[in-house]
Amino acid sequence: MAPVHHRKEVDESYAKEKEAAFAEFIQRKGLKTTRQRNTIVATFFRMRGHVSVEELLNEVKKANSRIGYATVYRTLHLLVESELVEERRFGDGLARYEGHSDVEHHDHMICLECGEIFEFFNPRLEALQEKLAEENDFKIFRHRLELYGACKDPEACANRKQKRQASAGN
Amino acid sequence: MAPVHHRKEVDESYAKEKEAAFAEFIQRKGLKTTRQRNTIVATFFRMRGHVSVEELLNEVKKANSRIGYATVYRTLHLLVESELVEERRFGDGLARYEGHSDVEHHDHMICLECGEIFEFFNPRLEALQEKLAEENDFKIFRHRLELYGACKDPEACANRKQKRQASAGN
DNA sequence: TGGATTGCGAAAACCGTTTTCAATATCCAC
DNA sequence: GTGGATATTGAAAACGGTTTTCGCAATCCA
Repeated sequence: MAPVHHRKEVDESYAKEKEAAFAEFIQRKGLKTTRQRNTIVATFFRMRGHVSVEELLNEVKKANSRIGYATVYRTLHLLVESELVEERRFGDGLARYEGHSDVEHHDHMICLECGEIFEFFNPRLEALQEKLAEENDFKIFRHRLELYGACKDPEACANRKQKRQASAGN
Repeated sequence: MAPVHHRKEVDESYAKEKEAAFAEFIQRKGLKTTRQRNTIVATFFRMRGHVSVEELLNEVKKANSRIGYATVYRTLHLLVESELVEERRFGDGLARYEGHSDVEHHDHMICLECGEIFEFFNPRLEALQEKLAEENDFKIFRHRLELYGACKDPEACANRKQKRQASAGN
């Protein structure tokens, strides 16, 4: 019932595991292993939260400044295809990418003040959706639930907001 | 508990009422009453469902072929600002506009086969969301719930799909 | 009815994303 | 290893939906 926040610490073993899984996917698809893809994937799995393309590119450029948008976009598509990553859109017009959490499925609460995105999961909510679909002769393949609002801890919220604004002027 | 479909018939009185409300809004804002805006608004409130800009423009052009995208976009923004219309995005990358239904708030089931968008509302669902937010010290301003899947009535679905494809080659 | 002001339409700009294309890197067969 | 077929890269152009610009037209208040 408690919210499932994204990982507090991104440990090496997690990133390594994901990198290996991606390498396996690349091989399975008969694609080539490249320096750029490795850099992008390694960078992605060492970031946390819901990463935008720009945020990722900024990080990636620290390792290899010659990598551009095109390759980042292409690699993200591969990550999504490999099912190691999910694409999300929260209505601000840009795609965000999320490495799978420990939980299979979850929904989101988005604070409009500090921009923080919280994850949560509740089985009753899922069951109720299924029930409603059933009643209307509808079969659910996937769903999306987003709660937009404000976190109630003003201190933490203000801190995050400040941090966000600082890193925006990058 | 039954789904709230959009109006089956768009009656004159409904459209007239909305047009009057828009006229009042325009006046209140000190804006000018124009032929084009009237045409667009009148057309919009005589269409049903979740209307895309292109669909609306197509209809509008039947009344006045000189009206272009810019004015339709601008008028839709005014409609949203007037709170007579809500903007929705269902992840196919284009905005859809919805005149308020009889129900204040509702969620959506979207059939990925025929494209039909059903509306529904369930108080238990709303209450559960509030409860979950509460538990996580979060205050909900608004939410979005979309169930993507398939309608279970294959005939109706096929009909709608065909109809949609026919009107696409417009 | 004049004239300040707002709105219009066409075209250009925008913005996030995708594609193109020539140059480069990968990797399998030898 | 090396060659060579093939995949990948990066820069720039294209894209698609939306917004803005700009010169002209319409509105509406005094």
